[in-house]
Amino acid sequence: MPETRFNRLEQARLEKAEVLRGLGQGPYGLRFDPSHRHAELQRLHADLANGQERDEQVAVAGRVMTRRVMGKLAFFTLLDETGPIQLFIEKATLAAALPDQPEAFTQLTTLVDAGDWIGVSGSLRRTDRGELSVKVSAWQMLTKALQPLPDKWHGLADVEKRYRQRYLDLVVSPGTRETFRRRALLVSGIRRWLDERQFLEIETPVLNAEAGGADARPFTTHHNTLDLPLVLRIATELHLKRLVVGGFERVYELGRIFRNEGVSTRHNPEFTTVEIYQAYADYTDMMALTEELIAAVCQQVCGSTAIEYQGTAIDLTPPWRRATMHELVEQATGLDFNGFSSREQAAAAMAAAGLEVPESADCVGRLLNEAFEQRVEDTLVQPTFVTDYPVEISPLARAHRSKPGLVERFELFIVGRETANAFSELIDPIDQRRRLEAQQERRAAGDLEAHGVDEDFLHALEVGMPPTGGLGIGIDRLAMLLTDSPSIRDVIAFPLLRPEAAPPVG
RNA sequence: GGGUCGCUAGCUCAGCGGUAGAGCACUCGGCUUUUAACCGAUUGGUCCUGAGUUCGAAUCUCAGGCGACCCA
Repeated sequence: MPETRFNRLEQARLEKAEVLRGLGQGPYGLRFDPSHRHAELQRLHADLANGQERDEQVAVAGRVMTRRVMGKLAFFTLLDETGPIQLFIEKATLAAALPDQPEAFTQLTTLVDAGDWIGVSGSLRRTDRGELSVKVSAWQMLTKALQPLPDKWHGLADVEKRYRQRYLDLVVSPGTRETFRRRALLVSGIRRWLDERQFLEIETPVLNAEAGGADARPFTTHHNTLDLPLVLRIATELHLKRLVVGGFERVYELGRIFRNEGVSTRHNPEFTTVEIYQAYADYTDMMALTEELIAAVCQQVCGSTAIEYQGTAIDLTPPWRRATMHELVEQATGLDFNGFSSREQAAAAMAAAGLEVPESADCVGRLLNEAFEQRVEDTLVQPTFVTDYPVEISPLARAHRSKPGLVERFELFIVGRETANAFSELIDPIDQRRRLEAQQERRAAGDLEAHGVDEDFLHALEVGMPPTGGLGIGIDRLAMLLTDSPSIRDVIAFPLLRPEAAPPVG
């Protein structure tokens, strides 16, 4: 390995690592038993007055974030998962505690850099300035870092670097740590809420012969031994419904799905959803479930159901607004889509109202959806259930019990973003076959997002699926909302980015 | 896919046609109550890549790379 691989900063750290090795101090420790973390120490010793000491031995470990050495006294801050703890490092204290290591103070202050992991033990002291500190009487190197930390004051401002080197972002950005902590609480909160209500989480395949359950282009891959082309799932819907056919009355799956589509502040090619199916329920039941579930986890994660997102107050306290797609479009555009009997009529009215009329919207229902996306979607800032969708864009939803041409479906919008989607599930195998065949025709005509016909799924419906309510929630978008993050990349630890440099040829 | 902006030291940034700069970090010296510690000294560069214009390019032009934001 050529020496030139390391720059002078890394080289200096390597030299320190060698000195530490010679002293029997790692530089890569085996184990350490911290007695407390930052949060516990702060809680347990909140009563310790400024300038006072408490003769209780503690051991803490973490990454050295800052160093302030002044002659025979030094202050380090050590960061553990819960926060920073100050180390009060006194030459005299170390010398008294370690009579056989007269150089301990010098070694600690010259061989330990910002970025290193160390473990220390000592007693407690709150400094004159009020900072709870561990008065160090022994220390050990746990890991020598070869890379310097980013600027301690400005942190990592380069967004690209924050995404590519998330580990560094996490080290220096408390807000990033908090975001992923909240995301974890969100995910575990959803699971707990569902588990408490007797929903079973059952895992379904990621690799499938056919993509189904959503309008999206899949990633394609290949199984070598079976010589089989496969696609990654774009939804978990069709398998979860098979489980309902099999007799599981309440099932869900919280997991990753994959859509081979663009990347934006709201889209990542792999993202996380939870799909929930409840037998004997319909879409109104799923609306109630959605409200309760999201309000509950919001309360757990944020401590309130009234939150702020990018400067806008959002109130997730149930009940939420409910409105039909037709009503909302009429309010926004003045166009009553109930009155249109042909695509031409609707298209002309839309054009007259200044809306775009894309070629691909080949029926009244799709035009209605266009009008909704163009004029309504962005305006739905407070949580809103948009109900009663056109059948043409809802191939897996049950026909509405009283409104011809519509289905029993809702989508939940919050801050203008689709956050959940739910139906009274279509359980009639004959109707379902007709719908999927219509999709198949669209696909044959070039619509790469149209569904295919999944014969086994149809067979399952023929075996008989009870009336069922189904719901899908986008976890990433919910995480954005609950962490006040403007981009989906902020709530995905390692978002997809192009490789920094072109891969080597060959 | 289109537009705008960005890419300079480990980090944060300035420089915008005439010797490559600052703060922090690093290294060395000093310092027992700091918390962006302080004081002094030193060190550190593929100015994203390539081509062009020019006596001279980090700077201007073109092409490319990566990213951010907006639009579709």
